[in-house]
Amino acid sequence: MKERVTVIDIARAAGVSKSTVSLVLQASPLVNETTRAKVNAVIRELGYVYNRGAANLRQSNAKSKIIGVVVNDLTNSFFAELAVGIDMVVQSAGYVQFLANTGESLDRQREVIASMREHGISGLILSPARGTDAADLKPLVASGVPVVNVVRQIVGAKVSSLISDNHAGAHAAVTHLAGLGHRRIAFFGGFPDTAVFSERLRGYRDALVDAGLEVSEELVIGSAPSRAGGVDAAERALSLPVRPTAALCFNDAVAFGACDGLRAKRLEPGVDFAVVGFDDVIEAKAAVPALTTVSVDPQGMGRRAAQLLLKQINAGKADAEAIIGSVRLVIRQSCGSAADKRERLALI
Amino acid sequence: MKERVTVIDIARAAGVSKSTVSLVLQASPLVNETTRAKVNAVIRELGYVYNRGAANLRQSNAKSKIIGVVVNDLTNSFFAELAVGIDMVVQSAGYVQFLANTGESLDRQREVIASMREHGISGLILSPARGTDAADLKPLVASGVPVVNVVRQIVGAKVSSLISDNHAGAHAAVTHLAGLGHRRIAFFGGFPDTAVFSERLRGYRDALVDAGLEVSEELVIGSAPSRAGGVDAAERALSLPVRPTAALCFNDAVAFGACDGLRAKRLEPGVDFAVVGFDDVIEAKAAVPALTTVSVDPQGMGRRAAQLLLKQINAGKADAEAIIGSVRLVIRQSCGSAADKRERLALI
DNA sequence: TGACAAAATTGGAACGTTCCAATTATCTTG
DNA sequence: CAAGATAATTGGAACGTTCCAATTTTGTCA
Repeated sequence: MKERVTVIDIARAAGVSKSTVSLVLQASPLVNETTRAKVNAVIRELGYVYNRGAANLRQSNAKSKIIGVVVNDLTNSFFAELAVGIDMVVQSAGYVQFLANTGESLDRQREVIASMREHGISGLILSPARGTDAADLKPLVASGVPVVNVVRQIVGAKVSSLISDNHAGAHAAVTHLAGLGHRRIAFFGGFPDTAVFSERLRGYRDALVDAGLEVSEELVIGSAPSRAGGVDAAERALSLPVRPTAALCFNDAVAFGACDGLRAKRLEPGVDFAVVGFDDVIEAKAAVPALTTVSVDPQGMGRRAAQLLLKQINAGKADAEAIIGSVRLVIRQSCGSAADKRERLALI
Repeated sequence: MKERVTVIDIARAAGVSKSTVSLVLQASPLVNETTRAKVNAVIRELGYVYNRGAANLRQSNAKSKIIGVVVNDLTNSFFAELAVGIDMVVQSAGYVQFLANTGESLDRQREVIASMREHGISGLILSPARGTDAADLKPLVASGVPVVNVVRQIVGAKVSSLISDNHAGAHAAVTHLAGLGHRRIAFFGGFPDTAVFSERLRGYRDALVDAGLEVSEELVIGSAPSRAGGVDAAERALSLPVRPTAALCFNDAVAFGACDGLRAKRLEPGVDFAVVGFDDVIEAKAAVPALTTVSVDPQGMGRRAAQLLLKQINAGKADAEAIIGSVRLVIRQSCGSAADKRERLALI
């Protein structure tokens, strides 16, 4: 119903030409201070709203200042924090974030990416849904839009990626557990058809071998990568003929669930059973017992991904760059650390 | 670097006019089936990407098919789920979501809303940052953009709102606890300067009065509305001269933290101390003990908010509508329900 | 088959901005 | 103060689409 206020209206009211108004809008040094002040005053007075659509229709080269972010499960706080990290750097670079959730649906992912393309995003950060194929990104990269792939590897895609070092993280965690004297160490949770799962599992197995421990298939207990899945995995582990005494969990959600499951069977996590998570979500530190976990710092990862993307946007050229995010084991209470053990022994 | 493919290129290649191509794009019934097929084939062949910017420059009336969603803390899974709920209905209506996080910063909120305005959103769903004033929304609503305010009330703003019935929820929870025989019931967590806090607190107090219990200031233990805050509140509560035996928590995150804090002091939530949450986030059901909580169904709330917004967008007119979302107490294990009590007595 | 209706197609103007080349105003300086 | 240099401003074209009115094609029926 309201008439749109345009640069022309501003120009008329300020007694200048639309070109001058345009220059003021882009903070050009070409315009006289007095004029700039007057124009800005009128802009405020008339309640002018800049029309980015029209603007980047004209400047087909410099794109739209929108960054697309597509994640596969916003409900998982890992991704929420990732998004927050991205948002931080993207915002301060004057871009705006376009966040969509696919919920692991490939169809939804296709729709969402297509829609973002229509809106002329200047770059995309994607945490792909399970089963995403390199071909799904083909048209996007072909049209020269920089893409940064995070969290899950997409084989064969010619885009930059930022994947955390899942193998090293799992290896470090299991080595630590072995060092604490555990002999039967389980792996809890995760869907077997993702690259993340197989890399963490590979790290787990390699560490067992390196520590001279037996690798047993029955100790690999898959489940949904959620809290409920963790409860389930713990229950199944405890009903095994020979129980494990420790577990590396696919992620922190599974680890929390595992703690719940242990308690349901009257076992205290960190005392009767060692639990190690993966991700280091924000609650890991505050939980009781505080969760020992492989820290991938989701916010930091988001920030790095965003920086990588911005670098590519500014460079103009998009040579794919594969970064392996380093990872570190944060030792807290849930694994019954050496220090804790000594303490408990002293109490006897 | 890549040349953009436009309707004109399509028209030329298909041997029709650009107008016809445009009609095909909008699935108009005016165009002959044969022509439509040919044009569609060429579109696919040339890898054409629709330029929404140009499109809604022309059709200044029918807006841009973007819905803006602004939340104050994406890290809180309540809001992540809210966003997922919104996304569901928004997507299926052919809109695309534009999600931004303010992290409780008013400046960030202003920036984000301004940016969305420039991009020509056709509607906004806002969970306002603390301290948001009605004036902050003034220009937006003045320009005729429908706004739905969720979760937190903004006094004086002439926009539709969808707020859950915090008073009734808190009242029901406390009444339930009183019915289980608790006499000293605490209130854990939350910042005192939000409307949500004061409404839940009011519900808590009214229920105490209705149950003939004493209202004591020392039992209201504020803290950050996070898991860490819950740990903190529980610790403080347990160091009181006369301990409470139950607590209504500001939200589920606080409730989980409270459980952690209780365990740290060797008290078992649901057995030695009753804990009730608020929100019913997805993990509440899976936790051990399963959390008794006031369900506000964040996804459902998101869906309702989105429907309300779409209704307003379609109607064209924006008469503000205030909806109070109903709420129900979901009784699980963390409050040591009557059923559980009987069971435990039978075991003796 | 001629005449009229219905269906399908079309060229040009318009949306709000930026860019370019051109113009006008202002400043310097011998 | 003339004249060249610099600073500031400007009109018009262009971006890719949709809408409108007009035109062409096809179909119908006496």
